[in-house]
Amino acid sequence: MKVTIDLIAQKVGVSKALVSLVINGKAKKYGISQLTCDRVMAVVRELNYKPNQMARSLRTGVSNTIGLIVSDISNGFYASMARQLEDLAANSGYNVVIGSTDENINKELRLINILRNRQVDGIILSSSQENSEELENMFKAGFPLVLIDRYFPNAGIPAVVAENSQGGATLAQHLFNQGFRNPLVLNITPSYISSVGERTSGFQKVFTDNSIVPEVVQIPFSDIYNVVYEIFSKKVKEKNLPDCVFAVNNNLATAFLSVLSKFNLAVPDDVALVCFDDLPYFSIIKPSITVVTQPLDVLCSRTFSLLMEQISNQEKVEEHETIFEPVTLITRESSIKIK
Amino acid sequence: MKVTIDLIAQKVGVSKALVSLVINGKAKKYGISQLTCDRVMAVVRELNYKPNQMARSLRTGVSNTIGLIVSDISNGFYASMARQLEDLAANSGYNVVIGSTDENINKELRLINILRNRQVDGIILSSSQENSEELENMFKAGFPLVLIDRYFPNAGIPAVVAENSQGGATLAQHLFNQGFRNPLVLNITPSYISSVGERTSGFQKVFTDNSIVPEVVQIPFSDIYNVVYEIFSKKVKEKNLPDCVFAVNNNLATAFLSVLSKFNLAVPDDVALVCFDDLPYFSIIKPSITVVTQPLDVLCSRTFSLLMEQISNQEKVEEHETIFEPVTLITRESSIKIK
DNA sequence: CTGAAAGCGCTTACAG
DNA sequence: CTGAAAGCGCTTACAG
Repeated sequence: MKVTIDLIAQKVGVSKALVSLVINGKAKKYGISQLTCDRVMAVVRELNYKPNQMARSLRTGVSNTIGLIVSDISNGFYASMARQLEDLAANSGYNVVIGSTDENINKELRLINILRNRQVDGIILSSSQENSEELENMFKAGFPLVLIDRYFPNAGIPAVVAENSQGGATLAQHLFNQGFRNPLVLNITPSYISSVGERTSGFQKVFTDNSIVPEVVQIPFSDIYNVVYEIFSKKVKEKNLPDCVFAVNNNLATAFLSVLSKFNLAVPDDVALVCFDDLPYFSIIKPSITVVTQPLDVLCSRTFSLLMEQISNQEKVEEHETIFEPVTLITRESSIKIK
Repeated sequence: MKVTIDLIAQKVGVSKALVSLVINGKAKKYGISQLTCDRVMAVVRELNYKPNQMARSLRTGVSNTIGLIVSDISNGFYASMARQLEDLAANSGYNVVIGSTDENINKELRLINILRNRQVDGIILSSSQENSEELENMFKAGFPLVLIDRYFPNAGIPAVVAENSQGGATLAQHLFNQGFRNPLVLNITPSYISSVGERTSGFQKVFTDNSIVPEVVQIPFSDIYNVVYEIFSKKVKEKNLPDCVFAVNNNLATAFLSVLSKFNLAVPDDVALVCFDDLPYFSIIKPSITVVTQPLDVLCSRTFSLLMEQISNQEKVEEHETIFEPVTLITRESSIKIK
């Protein structure tokens, strides 16, 4: 019933080694006659033979599969990332298996282990680790690994990230220029994550350089809406509203807008808003939302190239510097000061 | 360097069969002494041994991996689906590898082939096929397969979908009750896809039963915004606007809102809007958007159960009826008629 | 209680 | 030009 290379060989009346050679396009190299090739391929087609990749992988030590581990694949940003990486991978004959960590360090470590046991050829990781030790060991031991979106300074692990700090600073400068003086930063927990951490610190620096210390609140990854609600509930009661808000990611901005409408507060009149990363609806709604965007396509293609490099050059594992990709400010209505 | 079962066996001084038994928790069953177990496990931990899943799979014929194939994993609906299925799979010890088809029939067939060659234990598929023949053959040949979101009537392939027709009808009835009489349906191409097809026909029926024939326009999957723009550009010029629009999915609704704002038209005053599937921002914006939602968690858990059933009962492949899950109307501001 | 052997389906030197 | 053999790292009857 099952059609294997043995069956093909038997039907054609040759050895399975020969069949393997023909199937893998090595006929020329081994000087196999065209006639033999044709006879083999005829039967291959007739029986619709497809080599068992598992067996092939076991033998060759290459699975043509890569792993993608992010905090949450249902998050639009990571979903788009997954799609782009999937396409890049497909073009190179790779499949991608995904995993979500929910920013949980142990879940991440477990996922890495599982994927390695499954013999993925490499991993693209948006890490939630605080400490990069385990990852460094992995990388130094020669396992192909590229970090995306989040990196570890001086860890020597190849990483491709946006200029998050610059992005935060750009947004801060924009708000400052507009005349806002009482900013609130909605940051995400855990705060050691490089991307959001740098967005926040880049933002803070611009204001502190102007003698203003922005308030920063930490919002747990898992309960964004409720915590933002609590915060504003308190601020409304105390009549202590900021004049502008920096949401370090999409989810935070969406939650903020939702909370604000609950309190019948308007953007930007009551509180202005800027956000990191664009979303389709940000340009549709009134007011449209000012954002800084990162070039996801560039991030993904750079990342994938770095991974492929490692996979094909198993021998020389080099230290890598982190690659920073520039971001872009898109000024919209949500951050324009009413005169 | 590489730590295999052979190395463990050697270090402990037993056979690799014994190590395998211990590792797979069959020590009791084979009456292996506790002492031996402890000695084995000690070395396993010491060397951080992880069984090579590829080898295990080749031997057992089970990969503990499932495939998920959808039109586009970056689409929020499918991204959420992927996440829920990932979690369900993880709980049962499965990994999921993803693939996007872009509604391309050949891409879908190719992906199925690739995943099967990789020995996935089963596939969850949101199909773009017009004809179910290939899929039926696969399923009847005993390959575990469950359709999600889209099904083929009378194909006998297990499928879990929303009550799309009912959803379209609910939305139509709501609009009719509000007094709208000139509806436009924004449908997606290819139109043979069951989900959007049934949403449209369910919608149409309610109006035609009331002697109104809704206009239906087909929007190609790949170029939603531009085509919607063209359509409304023409309608505005001809002063031939509908009084309400039914967007059969999220992307269409977002594109519609975007186009409308370009023409300075307001919802619902100029044109009302209802949409299939909710999005976080739909409840935030002014006006908020009326939708019908499907219970994605139920869809996913039902689907996953059906797949597991097939995987564990390889022998008896039964015909299956399609499971329809009820939908819910959420009335918001975008469909309320101004008196 | 434990070990030797076969075999999952491939690929790759090696020999002729 | 082609075949026999070894082996990738496991698991599972089978034998003792």
